[in-house]
Amino acid sequence: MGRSPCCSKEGLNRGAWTAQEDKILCDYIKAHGEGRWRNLPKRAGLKRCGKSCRLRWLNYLRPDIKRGNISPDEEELIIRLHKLLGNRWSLIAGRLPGRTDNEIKNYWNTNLGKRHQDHHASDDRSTKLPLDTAKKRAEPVAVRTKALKCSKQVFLKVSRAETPDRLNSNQTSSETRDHQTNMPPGPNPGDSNNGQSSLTNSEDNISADDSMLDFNIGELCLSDLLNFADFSTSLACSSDHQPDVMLYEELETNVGLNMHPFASFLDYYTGEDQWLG
DNA sequence: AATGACCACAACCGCACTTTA
DNA sequence: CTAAAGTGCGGTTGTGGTCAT
Repeated sequence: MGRSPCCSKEGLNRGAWTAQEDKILCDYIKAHGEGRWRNLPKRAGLKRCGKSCRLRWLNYLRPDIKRGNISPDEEELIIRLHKLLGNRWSLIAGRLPGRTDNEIKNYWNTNLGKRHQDHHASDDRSTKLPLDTAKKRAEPVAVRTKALKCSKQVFLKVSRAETPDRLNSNQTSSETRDHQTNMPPGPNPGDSNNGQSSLTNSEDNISADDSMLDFNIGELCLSDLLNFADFSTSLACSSDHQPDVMLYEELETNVGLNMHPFASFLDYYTGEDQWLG
């Protein structure tokens, strides 16, 4: 079956965009908004692939794009986030207002990545590690080949010892449900009552590992994360970044979290005072 | 001045995931 | 439920600028 290409490449312009093309694209998006990229070129009168239009807009023409050099603060945050997230550029970019994933990726590849490799190489030389070991160490542990996306779904995690009572009451393990209506009565973010959480539900007397976990990814309680994975310990060890990664791995593995619902954690992790822009 | 190496970054490409009909 | 369309992501390539020789 396969899928049709995003556009027929015949008769389309490629390469650098001209000022006129930029203007046409900007005018069209101002008038009609973003989206429908495939049809956009035809409607706007551009001889470009829809993908190309999207990329041009997102990485260059958007009014909120921040131009100019990456500041030291931004650089530090990029390094920190890269340690935690690996090559998930869009997520990293999401923490740097006005910066695009492409820009950060390029910056990393041309500056930071090289610098870090050198740094690790020198570290490893000093400890006389074999070259292949040194290479492995230089690679971020948390890298995933593709960013996991998370729609507004509930994560159901049922361990090998499923809890039939709870499962049978409403649904099977493979079902999803409206998390808004099934949110356990856990604390709200910022709620001082952090003792009870959906992750360590003492009321049901079941461990996090054996419980069915459902929570609103948009309203994920930091307290739950803190309770679940000894967050304070991790922070205490922050001079060595390995615990950061381990914490993430633990959350992802045991809680079923991936990076989008992890935003709250990142907010906390990067610190409000480090927000830029 | 010519040219080759290197660098920065815009743009492209293929794939995966989500949404829609 | 499924196929196709739409979209987003990360890796890679192409190209123009700069610098050293």
